[in-house]
Amino acid sequence: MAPLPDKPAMKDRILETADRLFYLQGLRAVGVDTIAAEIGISKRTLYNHFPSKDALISAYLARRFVAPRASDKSPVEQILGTFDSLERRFSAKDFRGCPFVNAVAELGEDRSVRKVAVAFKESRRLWFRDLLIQLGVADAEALATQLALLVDGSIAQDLVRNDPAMARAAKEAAMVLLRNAGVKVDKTSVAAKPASKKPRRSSTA
Amino acid sequence: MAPLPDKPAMKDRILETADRLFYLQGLRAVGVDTIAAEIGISKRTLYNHFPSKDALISAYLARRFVAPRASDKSPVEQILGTFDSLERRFSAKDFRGCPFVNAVAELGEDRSVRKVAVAFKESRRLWFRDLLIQLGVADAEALATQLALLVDGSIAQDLVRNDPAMARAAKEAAMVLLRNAGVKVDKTSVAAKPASKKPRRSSTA
DNA sequence: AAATAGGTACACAGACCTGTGTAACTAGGC
DNA sequence: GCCTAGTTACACAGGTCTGTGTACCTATTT
Repeated sequence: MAPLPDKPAMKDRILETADRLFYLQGLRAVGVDTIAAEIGISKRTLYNHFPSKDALISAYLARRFVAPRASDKSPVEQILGTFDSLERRFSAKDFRGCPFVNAVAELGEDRSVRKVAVAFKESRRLWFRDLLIQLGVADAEALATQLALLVDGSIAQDLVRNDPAMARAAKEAAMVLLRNAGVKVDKTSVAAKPASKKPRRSSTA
Repeated sequence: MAPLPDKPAMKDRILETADRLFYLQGLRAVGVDTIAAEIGISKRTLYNHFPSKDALISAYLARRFVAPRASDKSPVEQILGTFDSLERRFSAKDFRGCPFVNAVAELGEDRSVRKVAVAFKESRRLWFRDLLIQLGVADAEALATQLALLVDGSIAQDLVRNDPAMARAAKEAAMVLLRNAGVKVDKTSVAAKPASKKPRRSSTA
């Protein structure tokens, strides 16, 4: 038996496992027994760290709430890079859509869940907006909303279709919207990967 | 057997009620007891019409699968009208996102659910594509995909934010994409409602 | 009137769920 | 050694869920 993990590690292990199962299978589909069994601990231990399943769900969503980080890349690269990141995530086997949208879809009228989901969506929109302001876009508010639509649209489409090309489609739409707003989008900003040149099937466009 | 017109009403009543509850509260959140009680019938009667809850869920999704209907309006009006319809639906109190996306989010790995969800998304994309072909758009495939992204993006955003303006944002993005593809989008095609009472801000760009 | 179809009432099996209670065990710190 | 904190095993309460079994009722048809 490996040495018992450090004290604060247990709570993290619970949260990490709950995160994975909740995200992959859904909130209602995963019981606390399942989570405990997956880690190999007793259900009692889980309840010693989280007072209820609701608290665990809240912690799961809080954990998923990672605000977009600052970067030294150009605003255009950051905006378009978002879609490249999406494409990479879509290609991962364990991608299952947006955890916040999924939680709202599953729990519906729950106030606190909706609140954190709105906060998350708004944080990304504001991130877009600030980058657009840096670019001197006139109506940065409206364009930021539209870019957010493309992000969530590609996520929903990929959730259903399992087609990472949805991210590229969104990226190309974003480029059109940016150019239309007077932003110069040159080829170097567009390149998703510098050197990798896989034999790509002629996907749409 | 004489075709009794009111006899088959029971199955429809069950399906209608199940539809409403499943959509508003989620598939796992609604039990067959709840559905039967809502109609005022016994659970036994429900199971006499549907062999299992899964069958009821399948019937629910099949019922939600309404292919876009043909219209004599111009293609541009039909495309942009989609977003006007969305805005109306977003404003309704009982709008809770796309039932197919929600079902996939909730049930996850279920094959048959995914299949019907993909079919639904693809039917809308093809509807867009055919309209774009009528408009002489060169890469109708790609643009149809992008329009579908805007639709699903606005649905996801409205599900979280409860903001019907997401539909207008999507519509304006769609107009930019259409113009970029060489489609002439004049003001008459744009008007959402015949008698515009609201003072309209000059559209961005 | 009798038969048939469909609905009702209601209990129940079996599974799963959240959350608790309790006694015993194990490790490190004093 | 001894104490404390965390963990474990396990039972269990109380609820919900799907699905079935059974006997009864009611209306229409023949």
